[in-house]
Amino acid sequence: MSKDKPVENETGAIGTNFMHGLAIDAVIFGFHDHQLKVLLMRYNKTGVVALPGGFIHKIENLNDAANRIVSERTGLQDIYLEQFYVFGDYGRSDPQPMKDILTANGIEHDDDHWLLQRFISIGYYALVDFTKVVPKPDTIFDSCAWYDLTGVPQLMQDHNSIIQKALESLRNDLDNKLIAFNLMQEEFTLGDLQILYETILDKKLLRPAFQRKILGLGILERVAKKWTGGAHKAPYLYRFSKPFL
Amino acid sequence: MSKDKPVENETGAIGTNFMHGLAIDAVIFGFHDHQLKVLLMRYNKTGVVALPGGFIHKIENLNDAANRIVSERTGLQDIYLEQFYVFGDYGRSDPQPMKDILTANGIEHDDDHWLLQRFISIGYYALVDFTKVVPKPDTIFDSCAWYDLTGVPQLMQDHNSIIQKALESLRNDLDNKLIAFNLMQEEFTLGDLQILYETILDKKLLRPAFQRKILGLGILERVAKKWTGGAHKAPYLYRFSKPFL
DNA sequence: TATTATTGTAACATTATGTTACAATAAGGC
DNA sequence: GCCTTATTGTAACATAATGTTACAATAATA
Repeated sequence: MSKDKPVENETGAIGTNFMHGLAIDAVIFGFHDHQLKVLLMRYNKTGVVALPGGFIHKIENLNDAANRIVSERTGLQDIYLEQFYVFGDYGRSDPQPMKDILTANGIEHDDDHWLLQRFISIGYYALVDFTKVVPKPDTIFDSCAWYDLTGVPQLMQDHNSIIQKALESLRNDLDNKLIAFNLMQEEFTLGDLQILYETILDKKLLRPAFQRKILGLGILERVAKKWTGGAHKAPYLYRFSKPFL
Repeated sequence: MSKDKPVENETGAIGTNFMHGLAIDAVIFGFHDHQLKVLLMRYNKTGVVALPGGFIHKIENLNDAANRIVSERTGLQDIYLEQFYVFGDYGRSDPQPMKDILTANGIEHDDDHWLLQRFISIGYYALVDFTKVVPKPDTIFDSCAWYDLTGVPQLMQDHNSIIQKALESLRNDLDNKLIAFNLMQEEFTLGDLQILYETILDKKLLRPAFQRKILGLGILERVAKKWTGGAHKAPYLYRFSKPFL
């Protein structure tokens, strides 16, 4: 089919064997301590904060690239990913932050280096189990950490609006696609799940209706033991039933 | 911002001032005679049929490009467009049909011409008033015509699955986004509208429930005159009320 | 003028969702 | 140990949305 051979994983340097003008930006959602979190990259020298992202190898499927990119930042496999929008306005990229970073990394570049040209960004959102993630910086950004969704700082380029759009998509998908559990640990109480829903949708839900609806889906199974620790009746623990996963 | 000047509309030839590796494919839906239709391009010499598509100027917004592309094929302005998915598998493009077309158009090319390389395609669907469209071929395909959705032939590359995905998106959006009227003429009966819904969703709906729901949305207004022509009670004509449009 | 097909809408049935209420109970304080 | 507290599981009822049946109204045709 092609004369090219598969490219090795280019973790040590900014490779050149990528499609130009195209990038993937990932909004990686986690949930912890009653808060939605996003994983963000920071270039400490200039303080630039950005979404984790990456490029597409010339012989790599788009979804595979998204998987690889999120995998590299989280250390996880089999990640729930949803492609939600393409950000393609001319002028959305300010080349200056990238220029600074290239300079700081000692990478030779003139003004028409492909990394400084216009990019069209394909937005993916990922839902991960916060407790399982081991954030890893990349070659460009020297830190990688969780931020409360409500406390996201000013980001590079249009990344703030990418997060906004990802959140909207997540809200829409929540009822249709039954994906919230990707943000939970294996076992949880209905109360936990309700708090997650309330946090994502940013509104209070009535407990009886929520429980009836969720249990009515028939995708949860009770675990033998109950949760204990609170000064009140112990709630059941649930997990998602095997045939559903 | 940039030294480049805006590019003239390149209708006479396949220009070079486009982003490489990126394309837009448009699924243009119409509705006529109780059938959903899609506008398709055909290269008569080899019989290749494909979705209308195009490229993105280096200084053009993505949505503007989609608008331009659909505008050029339909002759319409202010088109309802929805970006629905990006098709980015490696190996989705078979370069041969394009090679034949370039040759037939007398365009010099070797095997690594950018038009023969891998493309990532951004899928848009458009909803248009069938009766208003004047299909126009482009420089590559010498015919442009409506096809019944149920009678779409084998298309170039993965265009059949692009149509499939567009249809799924349209079905999902139908209830949420209230967009069906983009496929109707200005005035129509509730019966017409119901047939459209039934055709899109591919299932029968019960008339009283459908009418109650649609009228309950409060976005229709009755037109003074009624429709006549059938040997039965004349139905009211409706149009979408101004404040809604 | 009767027939036919289809419309507009009422009425009722069923299901889904919103809301109130209350007994059950794990942990902590006394 | 026993009472208090907070929260759970679930029943019961209220309201809203949707599914279904029924029927009078009427434009064209014979």
